[in-house]
Amino acid sequence: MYATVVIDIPDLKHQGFDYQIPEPYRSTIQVGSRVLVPLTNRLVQGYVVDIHETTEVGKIRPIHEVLDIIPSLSQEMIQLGKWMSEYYVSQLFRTYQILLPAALKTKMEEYIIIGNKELSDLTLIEIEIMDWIRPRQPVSIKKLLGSFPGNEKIIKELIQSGVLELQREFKDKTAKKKIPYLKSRLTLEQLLLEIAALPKQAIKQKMVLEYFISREIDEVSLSQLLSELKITRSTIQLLVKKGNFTIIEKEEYRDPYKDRVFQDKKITLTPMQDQVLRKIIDSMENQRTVPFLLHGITGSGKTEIYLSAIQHALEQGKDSILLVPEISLTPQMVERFKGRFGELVAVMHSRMSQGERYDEWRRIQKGNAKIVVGARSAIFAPFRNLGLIIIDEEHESSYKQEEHPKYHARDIAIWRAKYHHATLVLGSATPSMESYYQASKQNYQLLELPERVFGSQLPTVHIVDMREQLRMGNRSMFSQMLQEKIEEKLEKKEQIVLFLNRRGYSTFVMCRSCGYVMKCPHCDISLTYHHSDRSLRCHYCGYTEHQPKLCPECHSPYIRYFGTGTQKVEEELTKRFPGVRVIRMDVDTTSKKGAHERLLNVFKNEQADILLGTQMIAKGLDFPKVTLVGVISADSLLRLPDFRSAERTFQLLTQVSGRAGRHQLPGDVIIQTYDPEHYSIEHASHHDYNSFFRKELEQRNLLHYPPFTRMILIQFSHENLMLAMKAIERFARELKGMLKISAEVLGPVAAPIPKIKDRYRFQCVVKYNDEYFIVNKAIHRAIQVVNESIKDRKILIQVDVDPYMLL
DNA sequence: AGCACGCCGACT
DNA sequence: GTCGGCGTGCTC
Repeated sequence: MYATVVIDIPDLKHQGFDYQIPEPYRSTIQVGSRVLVPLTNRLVQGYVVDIHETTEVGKIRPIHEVLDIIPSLSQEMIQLGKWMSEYYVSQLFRTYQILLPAALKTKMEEYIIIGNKELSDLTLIEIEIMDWIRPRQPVSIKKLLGSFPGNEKIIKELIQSGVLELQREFKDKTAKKKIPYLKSRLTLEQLLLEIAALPKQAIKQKMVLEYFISREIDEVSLSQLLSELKITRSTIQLLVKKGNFTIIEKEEYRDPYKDRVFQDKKITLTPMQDQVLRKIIDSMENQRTVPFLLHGITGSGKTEIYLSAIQHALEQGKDSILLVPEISLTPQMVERFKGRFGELVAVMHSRMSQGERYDEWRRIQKGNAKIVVGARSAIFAPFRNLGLIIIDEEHESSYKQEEHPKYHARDIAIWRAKYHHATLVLGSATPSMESYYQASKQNYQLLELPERVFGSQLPTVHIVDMREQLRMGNRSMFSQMLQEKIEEKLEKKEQIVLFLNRRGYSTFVMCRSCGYVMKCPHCDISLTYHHSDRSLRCHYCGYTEHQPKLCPECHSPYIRYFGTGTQKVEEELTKRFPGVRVIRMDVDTTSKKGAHERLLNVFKNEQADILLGTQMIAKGLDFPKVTLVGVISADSLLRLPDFRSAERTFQLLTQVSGRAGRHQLPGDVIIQTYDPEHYSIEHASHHDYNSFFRKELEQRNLLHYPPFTRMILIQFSHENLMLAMKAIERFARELKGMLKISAEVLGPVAAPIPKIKDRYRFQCVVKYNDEYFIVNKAIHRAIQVVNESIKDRKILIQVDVDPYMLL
């Protein structure tokens, strides 16, 4: 018997190697099992994708170990991985890895022990190394090298000669948390008899037996028993000694929401919500697979519909996935679902530990959880009987993975929904152009919720023309109106949210004498000034240098800071409104674990007046006291050289506006811009999605952009500029030759940021109308040609199907 | 990726 | 003459 095993070989075409299955493993191994297999002189992890009786491979080696009793990858996941790897042009192994929780990646640990060979003529340094190791062995190779820097070669030789021995071990990170339980072997009647037989003074033992009887249980966690009955282990020891009880180890799932109390609020749907729900339920019952696009304005009560639809799936005995953007996966959000469905809900997001995520994954795999609420990767939840997939805020960019394989959760959802005949619901207040276009072509069924549930008014949106402000002599970042409104709200003790999508202090730093702009030495991008530590930082690679006193070019002391970032706004606010309490939220203030929630809580408890932040504050926040939302500069979004910038501006402005006046208090929204007539700002101010959609669709059609034309972005990078150029030129030539009629190949050109982290970047864009598989095949082929003709392993090729941005 | 094999320069 | 540089190719 032989198994085809997919392993980590940096070859796009690698589909697995054949290994012989040793006798003892033949009954346990299955397609989807993780295995350890030999590869030249080491062991590597792999995934079994096929099992067969014969093989054509001459040199067959045996599988070293089967790591799973239950295969990690289901038949569905094996197929999904294959499809993804081809579709997204990514290594098969990497694709399988992202389908599984990170804890299942076995990591090889290497350590050193003293070997069984002895040499008499050791050099001084060798003796020193041996003496260092002897009391510490086994010692990790990293630690050893760290203690003897520069002696890599000597250590390698000692290993080669056998004086030292290199040991390798695979460490699973799946260590399950075990807790002791006391288990009874007796029936209820036997327990009663046992009580009668106990000597009078055995009060504690009697209590334990009664505990089992009164609860009609046969096992209980030891710690619970000890604390509830106020007894000690000695009582337990006596019971165990008599043979009727045993201590067993039981797996405990780490429940991150263990100590929270959740409320189950009764849901009554409005007639409109109910109508939408009926359609979804009807589709579920008839296993129809046309996806729904649920277009519901903010506050229209989409979540209630999700809850009810999931309830229905549950009643049908089916599993559900609810995807939400990472950022809106807040405790309040989780609470609602936990409150409604309790233990049946598994939660998955990036702030959980590897162990926690693995536990949730296993609860799903074992069928103990029927619902998953999670961010992007939760789309891979190992359900076997999916009935419903919901993607909330489907337009969000966070559903696109930016590392290989660069998948979109929406694509995966469509694939899985087809596989399971499950119903797919895409929900949004501002649907993506792609999805709304699909709905307009009847490929998706459109459902609409045009009204707010509580009938609360949408806020009044004021557009402020900043050019006019400038003409009036106002050169500050706050327009007169914004300033007045802030004062007004501060006086009324209401709260304010200010939005700016630039962190740092100023966006670029220039010498006024010679015009030199401070740039990152590793990336072709200007550095941002951070006032807190007076540093210049690169937002792409993290490079940091101290604020220069003199221009590095001409040594002039006249250095100016241009542009506005969140730090500068914060400074201005405290200057202009003395005593104001400002919370700044951006990558710089929320990088620490829990900081995000902590800051929001401060604002929620009204210990601050103004919440100032970047994108991250735009979503899902709901504070009743917020009555003013200000967008400092809508232009910074609009001016990005990207085909989606208008769409993103509209979505963001709509979303930000939704933050104001969600409850009784009426809300104001102020949008500051130098381009007040722009259609995305205009339509957002009137909460008019349909007009925006029509206008933007026209533009996209005109310029041959999605959703009419589909695109693929291919980037090559290399530390050597000439080599990178040569490679992509070869690639483009090959591709153009193959795709003369079915697609248009643009470029190659330097990438919008031509150098990141010391690598030169070039790109091609392929535009086509349909028949992706032809384009896909051509790309695979062209990459192969480049790899065969230019043999340089450091060429990095990245393929992005349906890129979110062209940057 | 990791590793071996193998063909060229600079050293004991 | 050998040691070791890293270019090339393979791993079931």
